[in-house]
Amino acid sequence: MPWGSDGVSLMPVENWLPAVVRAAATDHKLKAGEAIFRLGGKPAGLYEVIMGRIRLARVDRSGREIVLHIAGPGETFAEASLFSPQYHCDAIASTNATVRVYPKREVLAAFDKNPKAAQAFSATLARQVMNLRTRIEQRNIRSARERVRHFLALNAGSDGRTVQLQGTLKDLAAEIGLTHEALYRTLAALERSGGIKRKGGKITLSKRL
Amino acid sequence: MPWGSDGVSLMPVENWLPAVVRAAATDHKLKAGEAIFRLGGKPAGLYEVIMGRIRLARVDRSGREIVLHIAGPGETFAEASLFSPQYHCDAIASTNATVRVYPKREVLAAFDKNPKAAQAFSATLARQVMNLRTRIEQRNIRSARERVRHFLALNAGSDGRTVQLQGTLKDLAAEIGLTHEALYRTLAALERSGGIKRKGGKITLSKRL
DNA sequence: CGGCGTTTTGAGAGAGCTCAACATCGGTGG
DNA sequence: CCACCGATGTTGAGCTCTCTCAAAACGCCG
Repeated sequence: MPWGSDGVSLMPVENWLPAVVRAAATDHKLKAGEAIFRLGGKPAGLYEVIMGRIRLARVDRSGREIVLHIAGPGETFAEASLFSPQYHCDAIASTNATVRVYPKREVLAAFDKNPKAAQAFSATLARQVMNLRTRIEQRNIRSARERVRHFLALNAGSDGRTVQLQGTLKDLAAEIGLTHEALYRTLAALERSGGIKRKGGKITLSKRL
Repeated sequence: MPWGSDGVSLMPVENWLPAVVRAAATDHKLKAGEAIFRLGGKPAGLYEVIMGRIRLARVDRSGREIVLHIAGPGETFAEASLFSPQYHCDAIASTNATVRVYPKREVLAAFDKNPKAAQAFSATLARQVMNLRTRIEQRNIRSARERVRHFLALNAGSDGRTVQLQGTLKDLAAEIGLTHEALYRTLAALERSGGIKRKGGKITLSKRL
């Protein structure tokens, strides 16, 4: 997931997880379709996606799978399960994947002994909450044009007018919840009307976008 | 958390926030429609809803209000703003309400000195992340019918077949990102086809929903 | 060169939005 | 007690917009 599930930026694990905990981590390779954990299971720790894509899902009463989230490289998941006696959903590899597990006991011990780490973890979660809320805001925008504008405005670089695309347009379409056709058409229309200019993977915004 | 809740019980503030912080709190009474804080304002602290309902929202370009969350009695909000120099959304009383403010400085000081408090706070945030992810996934569903199904499945009570509505249908429509007309029509259609039964603020699901 | 995925454009249909009218309910004041 | 009023709930009709299906040009890599 090129853009990161939080929409804007991910806080790398190295930035806040103490080295002693990172040293206790183990990696696991998974094949597509394989489960990492199941609802009701006993939480093993904090997970980080190294490679591939992991989907978090539940199965409702009628047997239908409800996808809660799809995590990509660099993302952590099962944060909440650190504080829960059971998993609250299934985690399944959507592609061949590698995940890293930071053992629950070490993570919690680090938080107990090291208020700084605990607070950094809180700040990370708080940032996630903010970013997720931003994404919800984006998903409330019906119009493809406005949704793309919203994305571009939020992802403009330091100059506030340039957006460097990180993956394919098709991936971007999935990220912002449009079909790729709708995204292509919208970008083409914006370019025709002079709202943006495209060159390679870079988009430059005009003032009057 | 009237809507979008995963049904997990709330951790009362009294259980994890040190008495010294609670002693520093102040209560504020608000009338329906009154703002507690606005986007861009300087965070005062951590908020707890004592009575009534508080909605966190932003106003988009076209002037439409986008509800990010609705907080009910016992819930805290503005947690993320503890680590931010500005509020990132508006907080507005949906009903006459009372909120309690725990001053930012005291809260952060408590986290530094008391690992248990910091950890409980992390747990609260982790749960929020879960709920927000659930809502984002819901917004990926285009069909009104499927979106309503998703909501009902995730919010069914302990029997798995009954959903107790906590506010007006109009509020629910905003919560799940539909116009109120679309929601009325969808519920009526589901009822006609035998998928659900409605009585007052309660919805009962048939197995084959 | 040949194959595969991305990018692009076209045409049609379906679904939800918008605008509109009306019913219903609860509270308020004469 | 009833008339009024505002907000919620409900249904109708038309329209716009995106999705879907389809086809073709483009770019990359073996």
